[in-house]
Amino acid sequence: MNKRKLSKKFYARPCVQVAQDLLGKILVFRGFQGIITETEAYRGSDDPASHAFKGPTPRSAIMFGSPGISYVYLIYGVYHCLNIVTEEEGQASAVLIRGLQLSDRHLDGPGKICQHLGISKTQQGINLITSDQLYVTEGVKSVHYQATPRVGIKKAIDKPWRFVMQNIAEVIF
DNA sequence: CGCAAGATTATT
DNA sequence: ATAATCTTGCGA
Repeated sequence: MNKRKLSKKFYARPCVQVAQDLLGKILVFRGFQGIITETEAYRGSDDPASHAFKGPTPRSAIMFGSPGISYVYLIYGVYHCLNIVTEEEGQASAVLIRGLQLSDRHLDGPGKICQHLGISKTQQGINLITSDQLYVTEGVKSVHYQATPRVGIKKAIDKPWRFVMQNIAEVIF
């Protein structure tokens, strides 16, 4: 298994592409390690569901920044969600990590992932290309996935930018 | 400054 | 279906 961290080039591509390619990759955080099984893409320019749609704000500014940086936000005052910034600097976009297959359990949902791994605003702005605390490495080679509309949003529900890995069972051995 | 909405989840 | 819970962003 390759331990090399994914490069800046990997993240500096269209968010929909990165979201798809992130499936089957290994997310590492402080000793936790799991296969990414579900993602969603959010694009600033033409995606009303994105935090960055109306231009940069104190919260969304990070989505306009350098790719490969973590973006963590608190949703409903209750749960944290982990995103990775994508595309070139100036083009707002990010990928939400929604599913993670650990060695002993499957974490289904962005809130559960952050809750279980202990990710909060403290992990905001981490550079996944250089950090030894939080990063992503190569993982499963042949990934089958399905595209569906994103969940939990009321705008742009027509965009099929949620991606779910289908062949998890074949791979968790 | 006030207030409504929100990329969720567990519970009823 | 709804509560929990609080930050953010917009309008006044």
